[in-house]
Amino acid sequence: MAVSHPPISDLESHLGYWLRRVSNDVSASFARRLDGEGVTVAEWVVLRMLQDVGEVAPGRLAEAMRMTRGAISKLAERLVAKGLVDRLEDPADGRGQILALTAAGRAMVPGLAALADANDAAFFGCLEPAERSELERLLRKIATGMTWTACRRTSPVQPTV
Amino acid sequence: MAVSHPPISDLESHLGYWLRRVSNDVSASFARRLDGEGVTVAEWVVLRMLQDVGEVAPGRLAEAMRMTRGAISKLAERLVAKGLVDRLEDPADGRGQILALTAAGRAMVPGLAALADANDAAFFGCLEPAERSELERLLRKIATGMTWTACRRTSPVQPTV
DNA sequence: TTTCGATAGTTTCCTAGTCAACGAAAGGTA
DNA sequence: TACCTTTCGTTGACTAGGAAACTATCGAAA
Repeated sequence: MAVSHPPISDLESHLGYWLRRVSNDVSASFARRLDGEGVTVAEWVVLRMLQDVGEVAPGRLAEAMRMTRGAISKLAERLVAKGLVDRLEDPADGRGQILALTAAGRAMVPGLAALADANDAAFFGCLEPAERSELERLLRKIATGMTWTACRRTSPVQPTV
Repeated sequence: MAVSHPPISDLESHLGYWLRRVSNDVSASFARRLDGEGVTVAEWVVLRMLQDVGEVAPGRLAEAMRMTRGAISKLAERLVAKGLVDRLEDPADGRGQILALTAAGRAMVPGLAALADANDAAFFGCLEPAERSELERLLRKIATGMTWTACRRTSPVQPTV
């Protein structure tokens, strides 16, 4: 051919492809397990985070879950409607709110955590313990790299050259 | 307390949590890069697969991409509307269709692949080459485990006991 | 040859998230 | 004190995918 260009990379040569592929399947399976308890994956994450911290502002939750404030607002509304979360006014800031678990929400967490454990086991049970540790270390390293980069708000994520 | 139960597993102890966390960020970044070219991540995957195989039936595409036939139908419709994919009748089966790239679609693939390369580099550049290989090996192993399990259509994915 | 179950793709409704605009409250500056 | 920018959360429009029902076609069996 008259014009040459670098070979087009394979779909399967992209780590992003494999990550999405595996994550989608793991999450879809987890979503099906949770569906039986009437919560979504994102709702589970909120419940579990609230179990740890007691109460949180929606804005902080949005940061922690890397979602928009609009999404968190709707998510919180659904959890309130399900009676799993309480929405309180922030006494220190009239604009703000405080989210906390209800007794019903708190009671659900152990069972949902067991579903997460089982789902993890179903997908990662094919890995040796050392492989699991290594996968977690690599994912944390990537996540940390993203967090660190994101901390430098003055510049967007850029390709390493 | 009067009633004891096993400790509730940490959110961060679940590999599924880390996978979703990292995958969402990688995909969201990739989606933003692709947005400049007017295609979504899923559309890119279709274009790239068609580059390899030439033509494919929507049903096969649904299997390969682990999406429903309804989603593929809409996805194909969008790509046809964008002039990137042609939809032909299957001469061997009146029900079926054949999807193939248009010249415009084929021309876009190298540039989109370069965006995928750059996105991968941005997120996985913090990994040593050996770590990248290991991550890919682990993800493929998990994906293969899922594929194998999925092949046994007679039984759903179950937790390993 | 006819009938019926299976297959292929479409379409409608629903869900969940993003985006952007909005209103209310807070804080800093003139 | 007043004004303006920033912050907090909400809401409507939109997107993309899943679920389920639908239509058209195919193939096997009676």
